[in-house]
Amino acid sequence: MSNAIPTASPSFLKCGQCSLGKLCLPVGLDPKDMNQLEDIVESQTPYKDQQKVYQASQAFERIYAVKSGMFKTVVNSSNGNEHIVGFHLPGELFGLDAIYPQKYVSSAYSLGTSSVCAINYQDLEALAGKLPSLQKQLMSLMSKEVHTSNAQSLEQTAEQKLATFILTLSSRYKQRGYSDTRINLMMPRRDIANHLNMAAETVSRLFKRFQTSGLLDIKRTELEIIDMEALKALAGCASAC
Amino acid sequence: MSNAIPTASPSFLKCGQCSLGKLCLPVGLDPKDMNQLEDIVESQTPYKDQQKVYQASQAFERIYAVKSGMFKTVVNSSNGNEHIVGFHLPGELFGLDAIYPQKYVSSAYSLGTSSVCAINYQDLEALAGKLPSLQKQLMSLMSKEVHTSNAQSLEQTAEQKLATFILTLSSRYKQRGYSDTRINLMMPRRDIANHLNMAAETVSRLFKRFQTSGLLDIKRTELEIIDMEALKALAGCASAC
DNA sequence: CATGCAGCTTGACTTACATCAATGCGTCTA
DNA sequence: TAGACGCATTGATGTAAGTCAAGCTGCATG
Repeated sequence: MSNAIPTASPSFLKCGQCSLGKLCLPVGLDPKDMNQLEDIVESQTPYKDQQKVYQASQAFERIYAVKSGMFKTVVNSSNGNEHIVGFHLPGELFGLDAIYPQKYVSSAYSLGTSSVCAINYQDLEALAGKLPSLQKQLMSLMSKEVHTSNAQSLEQTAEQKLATFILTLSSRYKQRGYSDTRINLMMPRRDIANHLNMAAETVSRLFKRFQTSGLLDIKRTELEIIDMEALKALAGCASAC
Repeated sequence: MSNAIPTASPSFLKCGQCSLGKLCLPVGLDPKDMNQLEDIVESQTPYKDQQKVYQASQAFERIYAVKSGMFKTVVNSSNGNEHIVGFHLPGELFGLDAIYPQKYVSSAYSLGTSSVCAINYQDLEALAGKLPSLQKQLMSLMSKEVHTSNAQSLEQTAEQKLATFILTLSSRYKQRGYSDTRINLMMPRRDIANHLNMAAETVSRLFKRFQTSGLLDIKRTELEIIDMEALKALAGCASAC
């Protein structure tokens, strides 16, 4: 619990006051331009656990920035099963993959009680045209997204994939000012397994093995990394070297 | 050979004249603004087979648009082996994942004799700030990239992955005005296998199986799709339904 | 407090695919 | 036109991880 991402935060804080400003869209934005961004950002009431933000195939209108908690985006693959494309932490954007097709290609759900800022994309595009640093940051975040997605398709054993997943979460938490060793996973084993393309049983067995070899300590969704270096070695340092 | 992507094309054609304009950056661009884009696009002499365009870790300067032939982008994973992130066809951009880190994260190589347009990213960013439709198209292409990358991480059998790969190529060729049934793969089995995270032997066995069951006909890199519908069914329609 | 239920763990068994190894085929060079 | 080299094919074998099935744990609900 010590490191739990706050599940409710000062909800209607403006960008200029938001502590996520240094990770989110406002990066590099001149304070005098901040209010223009604030004007198009729509603060919403928090979402309940598993509540849907948007639905695949729905017309694209807004992108979302996580304010607190965590969200997951899920695609329906053709054979009927779902695949979790990503988990999104505070300061991260989601819904960007909808820009090209102009409709959402994934559905987004809250994990626990979580909140977002919603931003009308047309407005954002218009504003980015006026504010070069906003345009720059938007492109930068999109590029990061491409890179993250590409990194996922690397050939790895289940062990490496899980170790990498934990380390990636850890470093993202750290960036956000939370502990990088005590992490609340927020999601069930099934979701981790689904995201990493493995069976939930495999995740369970691997966590056991990691725990037995003294790499970490886990109880339900409460995870503590004990031996970060060993974990990095295991991951092949793919993420956080 | 009938459908070979031209390995050499009118090399120093300007954007306004280039037949790829309807897929590439100029989409939606007002003809009167075209010359501004043309001014920052640098036409280069063609690359020879396997010639390097840029190298991972090199400082990011330019993004590239394929003019003719094909390019592959390759990342060096931590354990020393390489992974082919993507193959790029005419009208597609590559190097976009370098925007965020400001250095190339992959290396790019030509497959066969191929050519590109190089575009200084700073100039492009500046121009996009002035031309809303260019900005829009740039974001759109980035979004498409995110989506493509995400689609790759779906849980699939080797059979589904290979079928999907062929269908994706087919539909991309079709978009470009080439046959969608007669395709020159350009790359060896090893590269296909690497890209799809499987052994080259598996690719070989699968091609054999596809051929035996009358789905396609393949001889080295010359591929003909015989039963498109069956192939789509096999792929689970993940790509081109 | 008992009951249920969802999520997690653990074990036994199966399988898809990788790996290893040998052979075949095409193209380039001398 | 012989040799060699790179790439593709084919077969035999091994293994990581999936599937199936049973039991466990702990939170929620009446």
